[in-house]
Amino acid sequence: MMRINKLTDYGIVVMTRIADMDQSRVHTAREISEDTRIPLPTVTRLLKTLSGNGLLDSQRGSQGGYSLSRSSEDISVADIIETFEGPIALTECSTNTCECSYETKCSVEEPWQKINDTVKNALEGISLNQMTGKNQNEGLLNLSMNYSGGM
Amino acid sequence: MMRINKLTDYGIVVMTRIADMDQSRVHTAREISEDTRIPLPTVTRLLKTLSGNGLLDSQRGSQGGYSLSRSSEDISVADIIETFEGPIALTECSTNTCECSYETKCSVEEPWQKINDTVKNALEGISLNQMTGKNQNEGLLNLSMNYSGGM
DNA sequence: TTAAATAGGACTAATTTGGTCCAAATTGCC
DNA sequence: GGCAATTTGGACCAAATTAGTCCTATTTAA
Repeated sequence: MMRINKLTDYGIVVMTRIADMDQSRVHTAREISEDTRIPLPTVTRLLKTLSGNGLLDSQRGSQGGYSLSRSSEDISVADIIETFEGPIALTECSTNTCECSYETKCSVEEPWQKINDTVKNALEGISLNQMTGKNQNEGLLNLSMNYSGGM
Repeated sequence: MMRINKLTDYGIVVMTRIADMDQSRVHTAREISEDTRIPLPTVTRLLKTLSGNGLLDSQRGSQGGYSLSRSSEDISVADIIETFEGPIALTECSTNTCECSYETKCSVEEPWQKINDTVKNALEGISLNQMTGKNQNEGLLNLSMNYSGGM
């Protein structure tokens, strides 16, 4: 139903959780797993992906763990989604490398680009900080308002 | 990659095609299939779904076929997506019947609602008419502009 | 040296999706 | 009345994707 993947969803949960934690130290996969109740093997994989894509810093070895690579204000929901799902593109036609098999398809390409940009902007506009409890709802309210809905 | 389903994509293509056709008569599944080059069985299924959900009117029997149930200005991309995929909801938490299994998950519920509303508004703002060749790009350009991106 | 971590990747099961097909019901026309 | 052209409804299967687990290697602090 036009969902983001479960793993992406978990990824956002995990990132939000880390953003809510003590920023002065790193956090282990085990700690995050116990905290979120997401099974350890899955959390492990999420963290690896997030760190591999530069959203988390990792420290190996004993006393190692993960921490945000930048301030939670500077990480957007779009960043996390793209980490797990690649570029935000609702249809294949929205990407540059469109090779439509059906002839009428490309007539809708241009509008789709616009639609995608809108969705992407919306997701880029939500920072991780806004997802945390700390900052509940502030600065978020104007989001759906600013979009000038119907035309 | 945060895609809408292929069938939904086809559904939009089919609807766009019908909107581009002669509105004074109905169009058969075969006609639309030949026109879009989407295989007949698939087109058949798409049309059934679209008609079942009230986006198309159908006329059975010989000389029967499908036509738009309302003006192409009054059908949105969101209407079509919801026909195939149900309510627009990027995560389960976005729906009302959220039963999160993981404890921190629901802390992000409120922000997700906002995100979804934004996406939904964007998709509701695009009419079928704007997808057709007739009306290429007019009235669509201001869409991504009006959204006040970063915050 | 050892224990505690992350890194990388392979693997499988479950779920979803795409696509096809068949039988039934409806309707116009000869 | 019967035939042909349609839509309707639902079942079905194959393919693709996703979720989740596990194993082994590497790194690092104590």
